[in-house]
Amino acid sequence: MRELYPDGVFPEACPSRTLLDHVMSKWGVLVLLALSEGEPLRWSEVRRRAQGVSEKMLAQTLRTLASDGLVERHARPVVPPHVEYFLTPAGEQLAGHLVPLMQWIAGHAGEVDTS
Amino acid sequence: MRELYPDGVFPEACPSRTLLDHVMSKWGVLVLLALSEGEPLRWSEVRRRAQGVSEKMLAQTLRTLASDGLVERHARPVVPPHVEYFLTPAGEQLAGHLVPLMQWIAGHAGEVDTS
DNA sequence: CAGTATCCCAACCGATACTG
DNA sequence: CAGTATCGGTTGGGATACTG
Repeated sequence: MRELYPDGVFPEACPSRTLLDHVMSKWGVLVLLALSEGEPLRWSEVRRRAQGVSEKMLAQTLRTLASDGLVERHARPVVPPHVEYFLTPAGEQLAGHLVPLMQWIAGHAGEVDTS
Repeated sequence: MRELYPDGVFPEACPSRTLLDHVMSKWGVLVLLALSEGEPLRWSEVRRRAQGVSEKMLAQTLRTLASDGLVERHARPVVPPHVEYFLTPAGEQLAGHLVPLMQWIAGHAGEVDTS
């Protein structure tokens, strides 16, 4: 992993920093995780799974992840509207790394020693 | 990975959410990554590697990660002060998951289609 | 060297109301 | 249903100055 540190880590103002911030953001991880099972989810279903997210932040997060090429939006022009979100191939690759990490965190929370 | 979604993801106000936020925070990931090579690093060295971090945020991040049991601080009582930080076994486990993720992100930044 | 203390601004973000 | 618009407060976080 030395390759990651030429002289620092993720140099400032580098595109990787931006992507890192999007993916690692409070709601970004939860949305990616929610979609990590492969099945497309509707807006309301994503919202239900990312417990606590506001409409505003959900919209913003989905737009950001979509423009990063990780999530895709598909709207069926019916009324009432039916919109689905799912991971792109890139998003699935990312989720492949993200899910084990989240599982570790879920498993180790509460075991912290607050010394 | 179904186990992660009993009815939602990382239920609100759950300890796992807190740990998640600490680990995934802007500077948390960079500090963990900086320490992921195993060798203890001095304050100034951590700061150099997590390019762009302010003294305030570095102190806060290190304290948080330490109280989460992921990072340990060791101060040698000499003058001038010599302090080292390194990952705990738990921190190393976590880094084992984090590093591949960061490598993927570093590798895929810039390939985004900003449609 | 390795921090702490203080000030202060900006952005994040939640709440609410409204719309196609 | 699936959003957008607007407002306002809380807090993240930078700059600077100071200390053991």
